[in-house]
Amino acid sequence: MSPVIPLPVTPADRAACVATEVLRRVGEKWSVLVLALLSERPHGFNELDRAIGGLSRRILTRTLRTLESDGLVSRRETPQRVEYALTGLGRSLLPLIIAIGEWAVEHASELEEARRSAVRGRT
Amino acid sequence: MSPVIPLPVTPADRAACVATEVLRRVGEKWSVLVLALLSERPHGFNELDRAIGGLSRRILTRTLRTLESDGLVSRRETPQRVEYALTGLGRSLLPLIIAIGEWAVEHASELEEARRSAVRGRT
DNA sequence: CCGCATCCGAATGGATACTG
DNA sequence: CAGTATCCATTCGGATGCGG
Repeated sequence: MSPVIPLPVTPADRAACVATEVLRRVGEKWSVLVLALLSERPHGFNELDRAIGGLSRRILTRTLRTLESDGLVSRRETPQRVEYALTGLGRSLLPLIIAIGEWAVEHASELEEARRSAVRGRT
Repeated sequence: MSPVIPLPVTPADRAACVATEVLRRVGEKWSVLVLALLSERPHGFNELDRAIGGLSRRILTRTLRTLESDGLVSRRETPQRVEYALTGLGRSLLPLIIAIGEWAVEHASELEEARRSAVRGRT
């Protein structure tokens, strides 16, 4: 729900700003991991909790609520559990995120080198 | 520089976590816009400042420093100005970000509708 | 099993003023 | 021109404990 960027400079820049909105949301710490898990199959709440491990239930709740309100994840309440699943929208976004993950893996060495020279300090 | 996520669950999930690292960085509020501007042509500092407008120079500086230390942007100091430009790495990432922007534009109505039903409150 | 309430520390985003 | 320094507000990530 960030106010986001106020500047439609050129068409390309406008697209960039829109991208930022999405990036900032799925960039929340656990969003992508949850999306990845749900892309395999629907999960219950505690099931996700266990699969991830190392985050408090509060955070998981918030993450799921956010994803749900963005329409990327659906929440279905059944008598014995609550089932979370990817929506069609979420499923359509995932490949783009995976692509970024693959890009990162592919360029891992360059990224790391850049970071190292940065740490050495710019002269 | 976030500590990021500690869990390589499955290969796909690992890719997801790596993606998160990238998303969190380019998800910083002005990163994508700066990248978009630099993709057109190199810019000087104040040139970027004017092109964007509405952000303090401090923020612009931080944004550029971060992008530089990630190897996405280069910084070249000349007698009369400092020139920022996209690196090859940055240029290779940009299309993936643009793709996300296009996805967002394409699904804008669905996104908005999801948000509206979320605001109405879940029953 | 699936949350919500409270409280906290850290990171982000930003305004303003000053500097080589 | 290209920043730095200081200071402040907000948001994010999280620990812990209670509740239907």
